[in-house]
Amino acid sequence: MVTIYDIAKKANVSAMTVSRVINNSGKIKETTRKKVEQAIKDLSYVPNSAARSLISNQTKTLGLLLPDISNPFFAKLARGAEDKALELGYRVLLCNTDEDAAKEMNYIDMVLSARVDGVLIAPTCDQSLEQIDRLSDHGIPVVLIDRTIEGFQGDYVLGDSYEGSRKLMEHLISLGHHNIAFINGPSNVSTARERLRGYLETLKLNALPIYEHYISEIDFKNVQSGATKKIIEQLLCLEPSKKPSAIFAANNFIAISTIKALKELGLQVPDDISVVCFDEVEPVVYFDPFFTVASQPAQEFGKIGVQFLIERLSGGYQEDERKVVLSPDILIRKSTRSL
Amino acid sequence: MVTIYDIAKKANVSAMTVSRVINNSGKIKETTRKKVEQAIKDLSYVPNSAARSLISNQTKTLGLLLPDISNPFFAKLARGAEDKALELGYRVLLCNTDEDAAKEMNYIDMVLSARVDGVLIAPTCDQSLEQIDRLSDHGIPVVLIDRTIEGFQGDYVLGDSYEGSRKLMEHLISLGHHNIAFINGPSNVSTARERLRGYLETLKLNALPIYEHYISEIDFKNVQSGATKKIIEQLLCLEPSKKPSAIFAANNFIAISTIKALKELGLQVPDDISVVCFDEVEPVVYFDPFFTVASQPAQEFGKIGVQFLIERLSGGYQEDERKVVLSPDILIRKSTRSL
DNA sequence: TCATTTTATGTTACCGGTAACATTTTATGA
DNA sequence: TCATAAAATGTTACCGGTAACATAAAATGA
Repeated sequence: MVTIYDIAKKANVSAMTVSRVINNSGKIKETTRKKVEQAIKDLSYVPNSAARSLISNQTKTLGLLLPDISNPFFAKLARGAEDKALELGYRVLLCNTDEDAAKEMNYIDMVLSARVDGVLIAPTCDQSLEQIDRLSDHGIPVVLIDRTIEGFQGDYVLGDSYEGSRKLMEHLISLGHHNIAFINGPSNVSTARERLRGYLETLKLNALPIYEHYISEIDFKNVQSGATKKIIEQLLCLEPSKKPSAIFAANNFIAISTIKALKELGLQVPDDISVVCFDEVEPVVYFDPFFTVASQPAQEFGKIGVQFLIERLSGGYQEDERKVVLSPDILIRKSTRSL
Repeated sequence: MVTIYDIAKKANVSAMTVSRVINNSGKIKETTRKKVEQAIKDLSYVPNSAARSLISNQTKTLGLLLPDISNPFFAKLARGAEDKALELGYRVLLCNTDEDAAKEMNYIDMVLSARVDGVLIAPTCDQSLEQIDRLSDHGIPVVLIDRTIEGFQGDYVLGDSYEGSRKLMEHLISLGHHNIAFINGPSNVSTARERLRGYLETLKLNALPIYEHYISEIDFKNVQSGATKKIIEQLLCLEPSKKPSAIFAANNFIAISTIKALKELGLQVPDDISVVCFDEVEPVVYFDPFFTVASQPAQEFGKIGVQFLIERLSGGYQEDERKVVLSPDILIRKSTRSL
């Protein structure tokens, strides 16, 4: 591999002069600069980031930890993050945690070892705090995206799950639905708690009863293995007057598996049952907007997250924590109908 | 930041001994190992990859260059790649080229500077060869995914675009469609050429005429800006007997914009016109399989690609180039109908 | 018991850059 | 013309690890 010394030799100058040319620092005679630049071109030299990192103590690299890049919501988020990182001269290391705390822990080790300058993370659960603290202990700034954690100190960018939940519920109630089941994500994730809060509060505000058996929890892996069907079956077993006329799915993946299960059980959406959820179901939405959703600006999460992160790590922002909570858009489409 | 010297001092040994404990190399007395491990834990030391890279001349990092992570096809591919990389102890740097040769070039500089051990790339076009050669010149192995390039020397993993195209066309023809329009991607991408070849050949084999005005090209950016509509409008302007009864969209994004345009023009799929395409339209397919597609194993592309790449860079495989061409699955669903 | 292995640990130099300081060259002005 | 400032370039040491070699400590055996 070509080093700065090879260039120096070829251009008949010292390595330091080459370094100055590359970094445009110090005073360099025009003829020398030309010579050096020619040598760089001739030998197609590219500086070694590792060597630079060792001195500068920064890698110009960010860690991006999210559950699963093949979930369009997180893919959009990642895209926003990568775009902003590129714009600001940073690289992105991609990590899929699969909502798995153990995987997450290993990735934290990895990014620590990689000496990333900062970490953008959608934590798997509240227990992630311990791992995040390890990052902070090492002086690595962390920005949370999509989810927060109780006791976390620092910036975050999330959607307003409570508000979205409130509005989706109000929409269903306004359509005449009183028996609304709620299939939530794991309650050790902040979004799930907030969505539940919105669900319960809206029922209360509308003087509607809360049925415990309407509320269920399902995690990422069980959604993937099709366990949603069991939950739906149980809901459909209820006595006719208690049978839900609508289902509030806490996210797009749950919604998809819900629709699939309903279909397998011979039920049509929205004719037999209405369904709402969080997050767009991309890219269908572009040609056949079907789901009534609380749409979140995923790409913005990523962009703002990286912006905050880099402001922190470059010392450009030292003030209080910035907690950004973006409102979701409620998009009423074809998965809900009036009773 | 805690270094190996801090550990050495704390444990009252030399830095070398600490290094040996960490890497499990050489002979270490059990009591010494314990002491060192305790110190590592106490100071929560994590080795600095940059320093290691400098000596070992490897970064355990791969570059992943693809058009756009928010395209579910590439997201799946990325997921497969990242999974395999993790399994084999490698990290992944994510790069979105947006089918833009200039962006691609900058990323090549970036991965060169980052001294990645290898690069997995879905090149933007045939002209990418020059950039890829720069990587090879620096001794960095490259594996192509999804697309190949004329004159490229090395491994690749792609789908069989020709075969998929042949089968989609045969399907349409078997349904009685003779007037089939083809909206292709840019012809400087190998997949587009192969799909066109399949299109033309199938018509020929079935003794059907080839109409030049049935064939059009559209690039990524124009698809996003909605330019598909103009193409569709022109197709619908043709005299009744020449009006296409089916459209072959070269990829899922083109298919989506096609359906959208058709809808805006008041046409129903498949009642008024049939549509087929390459690649699944995720995640709709899980609950409402609509598109008749040539489905490609994107995740496998990523996995095999990384596997090949790491075999190359670790010197485990030195034989001839491996050209893997995976057959697509033809899945007949609801976007096509018999005439 | 003491030379000889074997085992355990330490020293030095280097990977490829750059900060800090040193030195040489050129320009400036009295 | 020559002291002096300014400009251009060079030297040295270090960032945090580890390979290669050196040495000390413990184990072995005749």
